[in-house]
Amino acid sequence: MHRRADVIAAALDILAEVGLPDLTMRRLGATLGVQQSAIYHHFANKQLLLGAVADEIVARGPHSSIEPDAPWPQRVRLACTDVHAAVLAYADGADVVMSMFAFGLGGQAAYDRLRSELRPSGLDEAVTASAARTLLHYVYGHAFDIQTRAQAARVGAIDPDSPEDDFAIGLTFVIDGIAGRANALGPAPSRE
Amino acid sequence: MHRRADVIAAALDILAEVGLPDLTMRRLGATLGVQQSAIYHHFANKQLLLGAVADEIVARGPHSSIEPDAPWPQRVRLACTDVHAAVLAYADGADVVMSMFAFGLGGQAAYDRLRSELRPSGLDEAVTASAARTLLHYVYGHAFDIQTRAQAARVGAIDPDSPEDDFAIGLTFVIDGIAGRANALGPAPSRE
DNA sequence: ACCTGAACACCGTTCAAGT
DNA sequence: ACCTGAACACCGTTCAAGT
Repeated sequence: MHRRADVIAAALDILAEVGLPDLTMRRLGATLGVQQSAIYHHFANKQLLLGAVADEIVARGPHSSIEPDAPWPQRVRLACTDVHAAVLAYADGADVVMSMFAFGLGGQAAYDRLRSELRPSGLDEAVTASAARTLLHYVYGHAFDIQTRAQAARVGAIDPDSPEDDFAIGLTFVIDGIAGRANALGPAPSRE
Repeated sequence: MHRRADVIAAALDILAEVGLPDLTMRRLGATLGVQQSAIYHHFANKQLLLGAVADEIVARGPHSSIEPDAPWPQRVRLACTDVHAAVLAYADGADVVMSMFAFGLGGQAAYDRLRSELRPSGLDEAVTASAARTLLHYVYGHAFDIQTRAQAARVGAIDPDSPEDDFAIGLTFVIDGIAGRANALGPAPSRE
């Protein structure tokens, strides 16, 4: 009857409508029309299910394309805004993707794309990996902040208060810092 | 008998010994020698307790001093390594502090210190605030990653794999990006 | 292979009642 | 002011048993 993909889709529906605290095995079973225990036939535990959900959130997000000869900082920026938009599309999406990535259970696609886009920078592989993780930490951290603040505002604990271009400003800081180091050791015009 | 500070201290003990999932009201009550329900006389709910715990984690962390005439990027870097060390000192410290900061319930001290250290950059207030948040997102995101990976490694789900100087590399990217923008509009020698 | 039904060992929170 | 004792409405997970 049901396949793994059905369970993941139902989980995303719940996430979109309510949020992570309401994504319970009981509610998931009710959405699928089965007992809660039936889900354990498809996923050994909830954590592994959330890992698959994290992958799907990133996969369903935008994958903007750009001229192949565009400078790499511009391509990196596009990759970051894509991931940012992807996790913002579902309530607590940043929480799920960030946690699962750190646990090694999902969100690997975003990390791989960033490393790939950073390759033309000329930075060695170890520094490139650090740069990709720095970008991810910022993107996830910013999205988590937005989503948590929205939830806090809904409970009336806080005023949202975050400016419109906040994400873009911070992203420019990080990318400029990476580009600055890349320019310091080779030719790769990115600004000016 | 017990005061608010006793409850917070007991919560930090539990965090240091085990971790956030074991920081239950029942265990907290047992540590304090009271019923779980007694804690609700000091904190209206668990979330407000965690907010106070987050403040205490930051307060107990290092507060490194430096020559007052040191360049501001150096002072900002020190503030970041202080906060990083503070949250790493307790299991799931990054998770608690990050969540409570986003919810507006704690960790305000770190944000205020960063904004203060960034003032000499000459950036206007809105950009300075964005810069401070960018740094916090990176610091918390990185620490969260480390602590979650450590937990995953304990369960045997992943290899730790993160290089030693990873935090320093990413921090340089972010600070250089901020300094680059500051230098573009006024005199403030930070590098070279 | 896929699911049911019932249980187990937990949670956070509430509340009358005590001192 | 501070705490007890007991309950309420939940959790994730397991497991024998069905088809």
